[in-house]
Amino acid sequence: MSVQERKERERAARERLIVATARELAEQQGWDAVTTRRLAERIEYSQPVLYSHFRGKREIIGAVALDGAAEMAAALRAASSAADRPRARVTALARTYLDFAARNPAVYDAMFELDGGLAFASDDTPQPLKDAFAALLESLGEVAGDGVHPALFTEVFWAALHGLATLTRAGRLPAEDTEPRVELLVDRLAVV
Amino acid sequence: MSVQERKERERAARERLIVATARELAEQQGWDAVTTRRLAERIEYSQPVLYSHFRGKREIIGAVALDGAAEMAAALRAASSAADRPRARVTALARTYLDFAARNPAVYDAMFELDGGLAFASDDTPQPLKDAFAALLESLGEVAGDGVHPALFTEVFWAALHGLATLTRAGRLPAEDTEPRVELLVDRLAVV
DNA sequence: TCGCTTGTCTAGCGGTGCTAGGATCGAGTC
DNA sequence: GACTCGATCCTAGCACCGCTAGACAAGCGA
Repeated sequence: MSVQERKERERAARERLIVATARELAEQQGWDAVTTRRLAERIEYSQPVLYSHFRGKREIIGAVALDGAAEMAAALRAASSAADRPRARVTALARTYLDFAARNPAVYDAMFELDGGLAFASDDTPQPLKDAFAALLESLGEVAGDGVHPALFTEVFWAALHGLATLTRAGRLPAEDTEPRVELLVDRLAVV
Repeated sequence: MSVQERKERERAARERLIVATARELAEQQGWDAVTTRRLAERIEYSQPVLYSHFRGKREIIGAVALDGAAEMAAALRAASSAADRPRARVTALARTYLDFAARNPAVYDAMFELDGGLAFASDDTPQPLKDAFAALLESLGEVAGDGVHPALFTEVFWAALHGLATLTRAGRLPAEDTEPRVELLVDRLAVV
């Protein structure tokens, strides 16, 4: 059985290599540059190998998105646990969110802009995505205010952050005023 | 000179036909279905004709975006001028914005999700885009609150609407709670 | 050592955006 | 009214895309 185990280990390692390489390539040159040919060349295998791991390019994007979601959830939790008062927690959360989006644009796109074939807001939503939303909910729920459902508040706050992140990166909003925008958002939305 | 004028008229008409057809096709089957071949077939010309009007597919998307921006600006102004008090104006504005995005998803994508090669937030931003932002600013500036720059407030409010619009349509947010989300957003952000 | 499964690669399909170069048509001139 | 010539349009094709069928080789168990 040891032979089979070794093969499975190697296969899993190659799958991680594919996802990591796709992410790297996307961050370097954008998702348009992530073609199956280029990706195959970078991992030093032929194209069809990709299809023995993933159903298609969509699934590869989805895998990068899941990686990113786990990372983002960890970053959000780290940021909010470093602050002790609710107001500071929410501000740190917002800054961290926008920072993550700005520093990992391709991953952010995989999560929220591109079609990675993932289910959202439903029962079979993958765990990392649920967990990322949960990380938001933990810090935002406590500042929702009386009579406002924490999940609803989180959705609205999240949408605002998402809007800022995407519009800024696409050049629809000038990048320099990010900080006052965050402060305005926290001041008005959060009940502290 | 009359012959030349007629030709120019016909040329302009064909250009409008291209844009309208691209928009129609995109709304019917999504932007992925808008290929230069299909578009050419629909307007009953060959592919290269498209390239005598536009530099490429990007510019066609950009043209649809400009059309959409003008339409959206008109819709926003109509909605806010129908309400007399600031609070009602902002609510109507927000509902109209989200409604436009939901009813014209392909046009909304052309404006804010896809690359139409347009300049944003700069001096050479096309007039329709500036005007759409101006329409937002007219209603939102008056509820920015003391000491908050109207443009900054408009940007934040707009980003929130954009986030709600895109996340909802992409299935990232359940669609049924749109109305309470809008109310929460207006309640908290607008100073009335 | 042999047969066979498993894994990988080469080659190719139908599609994409875009363009070079030849055919055609019609306006202006004699 | 015939002719020239430039504008206009189309056919054909390029390089690339995601994806897959089928040939081939490597390594396992008997």
